[in-house]
Amino acid sequence: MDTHAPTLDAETKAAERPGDHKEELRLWLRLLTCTAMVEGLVRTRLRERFGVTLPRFDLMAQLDKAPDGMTLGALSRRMMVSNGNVTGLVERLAVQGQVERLPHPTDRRAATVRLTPEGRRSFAEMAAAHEAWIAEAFVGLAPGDLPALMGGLARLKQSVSHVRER
Amino acid sequence: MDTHAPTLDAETKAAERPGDHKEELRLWLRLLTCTAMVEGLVRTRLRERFGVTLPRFDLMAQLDKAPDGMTLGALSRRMMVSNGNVTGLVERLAVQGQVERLPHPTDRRAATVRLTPEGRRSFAEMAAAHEAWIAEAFVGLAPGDLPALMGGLARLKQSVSHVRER
DNA sequence: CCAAACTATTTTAGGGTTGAAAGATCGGCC
DNA sequence: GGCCGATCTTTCAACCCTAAAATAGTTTGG
Repeated sequence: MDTHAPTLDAETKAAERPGDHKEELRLWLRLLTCTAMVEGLVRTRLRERFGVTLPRFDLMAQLDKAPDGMTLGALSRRMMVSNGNVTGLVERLAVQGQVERLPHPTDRRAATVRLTPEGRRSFAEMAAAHEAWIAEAFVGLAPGDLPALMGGLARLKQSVSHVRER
Repeated sequence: MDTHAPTLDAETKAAERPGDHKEELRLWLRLLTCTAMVEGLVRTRLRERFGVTLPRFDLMAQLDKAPDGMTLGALSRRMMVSNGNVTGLVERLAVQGQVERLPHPTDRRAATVRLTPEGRRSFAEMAAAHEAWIAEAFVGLAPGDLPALMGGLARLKQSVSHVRER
């Protein structure tokens, strides 16, 4: 770009410089920043107002969608965390009486875990507040942003999953 | 809102049902999923190919942008993690010879930390691979997605920051 | 000058998280 | 029946992370 006259248009495509992916990198960093900010907000408020940690809330959110409970392995996969992590989380939540472990009806290796009535009640309360916090955090989006982000992120999710499964 | 005939257009705005913010919630969950997937990919590859953890890579990335080094406090703010966290990360990276701590020239409370030549060299290697991984993960985006996501996330970042600073 | 307020860092206690290895069970196949 | 590979869970060591308290140094207003 020094030897010949540089093109003056503000073309942002990187196709001309193979191996340059600064734009993708910038997008990734921005994605990371947004997630960290929202996550920090939610983590702080969950602790201050409900005395609960974000991972425990996340686990309860999964169980809330499965009234009959689910196995530890299923929890692990849906939360995208390791098996051992789930073991510990369930243990601590069980001590607090928020969840209970039951022997799996047919598979003696597995255990199903589900919310206790108390767990269901307290999750409902937290979930309502959580939804309001997210709405508050997202209130500054432009009108078309929500569907646009949904679409772009759907394609990103798809794209990343193709890489991971190789 | 319920008493008169409902509008039949597929308006997705939630303004009609006050208190309903399911769409924002869905967007947040999708954002979280995308971030977790990419982060997992990067974490795994950094470990497998370079034997380094993601937090250490992140810290080195910050230092790489500051040739003269920066204070622990500045690192903590830019990485959006706690002070104590940075103390430990720097300690471990220093043991490996990737970073070095120097007394701050004017403020005896503070310490500046910077990459060693070895740290700079190994970061450069990792950063090149990292950029390629991100490009690979983002390759399935549609043509207009990149700028659209950049814009939407910029507004989201702005929006969240207004909430947090209250 | 100096005390109070503030800033930079470390320490501590309590979780959260991973990857790998080990134990237990299941299921199919011979 | 009995073996073998796959699956479910736990355990373990090492690391990451936070919030809060403690330590040390700086700044500011009187």
